Amino acid sequence: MPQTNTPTRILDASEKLFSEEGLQGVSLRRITKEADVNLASIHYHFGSKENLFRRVLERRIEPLNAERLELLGTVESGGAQGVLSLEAVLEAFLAPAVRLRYNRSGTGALFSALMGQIFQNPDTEIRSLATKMFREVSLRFLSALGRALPGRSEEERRWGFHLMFGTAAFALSAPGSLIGDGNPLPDDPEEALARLVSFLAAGMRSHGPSQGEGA
Amino acid sequence: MPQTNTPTRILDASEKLFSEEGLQGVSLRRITKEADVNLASIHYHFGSKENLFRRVLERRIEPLNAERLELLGTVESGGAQGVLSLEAVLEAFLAPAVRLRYNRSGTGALFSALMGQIFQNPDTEIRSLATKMFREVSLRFLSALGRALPGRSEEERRWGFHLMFGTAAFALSAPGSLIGDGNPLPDDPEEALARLVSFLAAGMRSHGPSQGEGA
DNA sequence: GCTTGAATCATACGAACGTTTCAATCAGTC
DNA sequence: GACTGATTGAAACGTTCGTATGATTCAAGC
Repeated sequence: MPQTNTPTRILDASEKLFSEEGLQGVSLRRITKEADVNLASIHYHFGSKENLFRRVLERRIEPLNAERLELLGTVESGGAQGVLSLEAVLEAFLAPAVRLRYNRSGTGALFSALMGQIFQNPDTEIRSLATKMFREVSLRFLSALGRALPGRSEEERRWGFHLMFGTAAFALSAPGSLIGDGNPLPDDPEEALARLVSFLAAGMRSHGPSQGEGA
Repeated sequence: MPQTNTPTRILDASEKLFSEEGLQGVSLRRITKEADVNLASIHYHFGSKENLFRRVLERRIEPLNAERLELLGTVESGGAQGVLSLEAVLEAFLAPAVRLRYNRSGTGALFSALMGQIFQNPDTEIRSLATKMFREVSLRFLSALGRALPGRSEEERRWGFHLMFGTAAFALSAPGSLIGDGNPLPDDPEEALARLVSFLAAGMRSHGPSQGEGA
């Protein structure tokens, strides 16, 4: 008797293999082998490979979104007279992802690597599958950024949010760095979070072309 | 009669399709169709799919590396008493990539998207293929960063370089953003460059956990 | 104008793919 | 303990993959 039921075993194996071997690089047969289930059971429980993939994402993203909104809510409710701390807003967005990335079971690292792949995937369908799941939360944080960085144009805030998301996705994803081996992520999640927040807050405060000491 | 020779047509079609449809998602048959060449000519000219991919990368990366080193050379030779401008070092690294990204032919945008995919690819072979091509230049810039950000530990400089590379790779790659459609990259390459330099310089100057106004 | 080597062609190979089918098994109910 | 619906099993479907093969075409040298 297996320790968990078939759909869960399929989801676990899929998350692991999609993450480790790429979205297009994994066959259903490989998944069934890893999960120790029959080939037909994937179609029985999930209907298709695409739908299986969607469920793999939803399982992690929905709790992530809920946690982000909850943290943002406390930040917003504590904000004096409409002004929010940029660091607090960034931390509300990043902390759940960072802590997931470092979770004990290792599933967070797998999922983070998967996210990195998804947002660089050329397939519009795959990207929009994921972006849809993040849309509502993204819009809420974008508007919170308006209260944390008053005076910026909508376009500047979008660019800042875009860079923030991309930088975090890159930093938290598994692949190694250009120099040496492995990802230079700190061992401690709270230090990683603090570094990311400080890096990104400084970047977002920098005022584009017209600032800096020039080259 | 085709306007270019067979190997070049294969390289052009491969760059386009690898970029638009993913590294694993493109078949040699699809490439031969796009390039209007015979299936066997790929193995005749390139030996294997993997070697074809390597040549696609080399064709763009080698000029990119040369340009970066040349720019860094002028920055270093102008540096007074061993101290370098952080913005100047960052610009030497980023400018060639940004200008390539915006090149008239559109090949730069394809290549940038390809780079984004590669560094999030779970296949260690594929990543190391690319990182090897960047290794020498990365080490040179890492040491230049030491002269632009004196007092930082080796580990902090690596982390900064890592984030810089990832942020730029994400910003310059093609895929759309989480909000709205399309990449919020500015239309003007020089503005994109200035924004990236200012964002990243500010981020790299921020001093990790111990700084910032806290959350 | 025949020879030669590079280049291109149509075709075939075995393997692996996502999906489908239908029989076998299982748990729960009367 | 037969019935029933949910689940699992083994096998096969047609398609596509990277690669290999051997004939054919072509330009250049003599």
